[in-house]
Amino acid sequence: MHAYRTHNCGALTKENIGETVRLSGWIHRKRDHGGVLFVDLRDHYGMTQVVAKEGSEWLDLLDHMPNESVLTVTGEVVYRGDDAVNPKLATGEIEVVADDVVVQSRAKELPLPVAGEQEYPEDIRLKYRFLDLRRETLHKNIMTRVAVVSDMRERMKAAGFNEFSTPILTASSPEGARDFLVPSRIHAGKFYALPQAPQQYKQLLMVAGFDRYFQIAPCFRDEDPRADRLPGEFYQLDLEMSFVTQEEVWDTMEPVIAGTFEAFANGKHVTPSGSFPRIPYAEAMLKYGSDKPDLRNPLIITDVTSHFTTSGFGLFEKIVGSGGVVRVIPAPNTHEKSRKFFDDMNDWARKEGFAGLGYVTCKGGEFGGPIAKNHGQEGMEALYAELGLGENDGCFFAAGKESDAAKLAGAARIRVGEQLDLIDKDRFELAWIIDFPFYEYDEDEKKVDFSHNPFSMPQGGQEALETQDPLTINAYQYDLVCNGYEIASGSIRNHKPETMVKAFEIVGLSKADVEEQFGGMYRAFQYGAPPHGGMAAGVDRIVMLLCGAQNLREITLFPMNQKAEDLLMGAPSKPEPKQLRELHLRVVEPVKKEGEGA
RNA sequence: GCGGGUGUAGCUCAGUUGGUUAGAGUAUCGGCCUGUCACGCCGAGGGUCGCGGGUUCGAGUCCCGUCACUCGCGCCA
Repeated sequence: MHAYRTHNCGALTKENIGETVRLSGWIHRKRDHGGVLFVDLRDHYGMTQVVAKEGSEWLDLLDHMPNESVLTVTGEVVYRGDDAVNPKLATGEIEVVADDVVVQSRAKELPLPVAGEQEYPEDIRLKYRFLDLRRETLHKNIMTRVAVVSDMRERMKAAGFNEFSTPILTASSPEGARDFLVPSRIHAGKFYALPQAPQQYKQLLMVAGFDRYFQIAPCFRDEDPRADRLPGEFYQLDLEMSFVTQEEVWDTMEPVIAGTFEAFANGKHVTPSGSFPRIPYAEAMLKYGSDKPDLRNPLIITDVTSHFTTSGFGLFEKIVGSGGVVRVIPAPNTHEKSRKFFDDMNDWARKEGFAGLGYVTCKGGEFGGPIAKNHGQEGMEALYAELGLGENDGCFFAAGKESDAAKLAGAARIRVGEQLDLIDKDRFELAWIIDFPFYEYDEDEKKVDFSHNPFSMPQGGQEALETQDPLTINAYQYDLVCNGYEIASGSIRNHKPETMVKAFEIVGLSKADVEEQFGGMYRAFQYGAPPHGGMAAGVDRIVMLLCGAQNLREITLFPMNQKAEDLLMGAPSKPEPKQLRELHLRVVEPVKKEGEGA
């Protein structure tokens, strides 16, 4: 007989009755009835009830063995009896009578119970991640993640993509996020950087003629986290294709993404491949106030600026007069809502740092609230007619500078949708957001800058760069969104060196700068570069959506906390002086704030 | 860097207007219990109320500071 097990803890059924088997696993829970003791023995595959009866030499040992201790149990499989069957358990018809027990590993008192689905403090969960990972939901989420990654890989291979690995130690890139740096021992004062994404490598693979690349790629960015953004490192389904238009990238990836979603959606609706809406960025910002709209939310924002060029409501008239805009977020069927509902929305907007959120109530066709009063009955009727609002629909107003108003309207759209419970949780609504602007005006630096990706191809190419107002140029740049999350981003790349130089010139960088900062790629483009493009999908976010988790830590094996610390391994840690010497480094502690220390 | 929330037993939480000895569940330990599956019953141990300062006759409760965890803003091509 095998030293540890003949079956796993989820395997035994009525078929095995009468067999002598050996199981190994953790003590999930025990139930002591004096003369009879039940032990739920758990492993990765399931749970089996072990029983020790009166007179058993193992009864006392098992009774005093702490939960989560690891045992090997040998004994006969018996039927539980008609009254004792547990239909909730796959092995619920049988149990194993303990004939021999070996304690492989005794557990101390647990800082974090494994059985049960209670919530526990984040720091304890992270410090004892190995225990947390034994718990049912997290264990299951991780296995879903494994299956999703495997599924994506199969679909990509089937679509003709080849999987490549690219370097982890690379060069710092001046664009984008803050890099993680790795000091060089051999080159004093020089550093490698961990890749923020394999962007340049995958483009070089296209130049090298490999045609279709993909990778489940680790990416490293030293930025502050969010619930949907892990600190430090995360994974992308990264891909690149040669000789393609952006439509071909979309057409290629829709079946992959929709296919993976459908495979793990548990019957929830998924936008079918071939019918992902393609929404221009400008339209998304107007209608949804966001470049990652949640299309489960039925509310649509409308611009009503023209209604307020002359209005009894002085504040909006003034905002419109000085070049601002007014946007409306409908609040359908709110005639029964109290004044508090509307006032609370305004308070919320102020708390979020906006000037305020106006509102109009409407009950049986009768308008209420200060805006309606001042704007006048006729004006309100015209407004409602244009918006198609009914006699019991209220609405909210976001007014101000266009970018601020759009942002507020977008946030308010989400909040109104939540408050009125308009969002269908059982859907995955996928859409492409396309035609992102190539440049944007940087208010802080007072200059034009790249708005997204400097490697993407401006629509209109070299000619647009030479003749158009830079702020009106769009890029062949697109995102994929799902339920309010950006789950992928990509573009057709700029493979023409002279266009690259021109594009960088507009943000104030010279040809020499381009050669210095993107030397490898710039050189590559001199020797025959295929037109190419691709995208990268956030594996973590997709898994989070598919698991119904609110937080990336719920789908990640060993995440760091919000301060980018690994509480289990103790990273980051102080190096030994010898290590620093070898790396030619000296630590300069930050200056302490006033009033601290001696 | 900034703003919000939370912090009371190993863990999950309650704790009234500031008022006597800070409670419950669970876990741990001891006892009882022959069919449970979140078993049940009896008992015991377990507290720097995150930390520091202040107000007060008196602080878990009020005020200031600080730390930890977290959510958001900035940031994230």
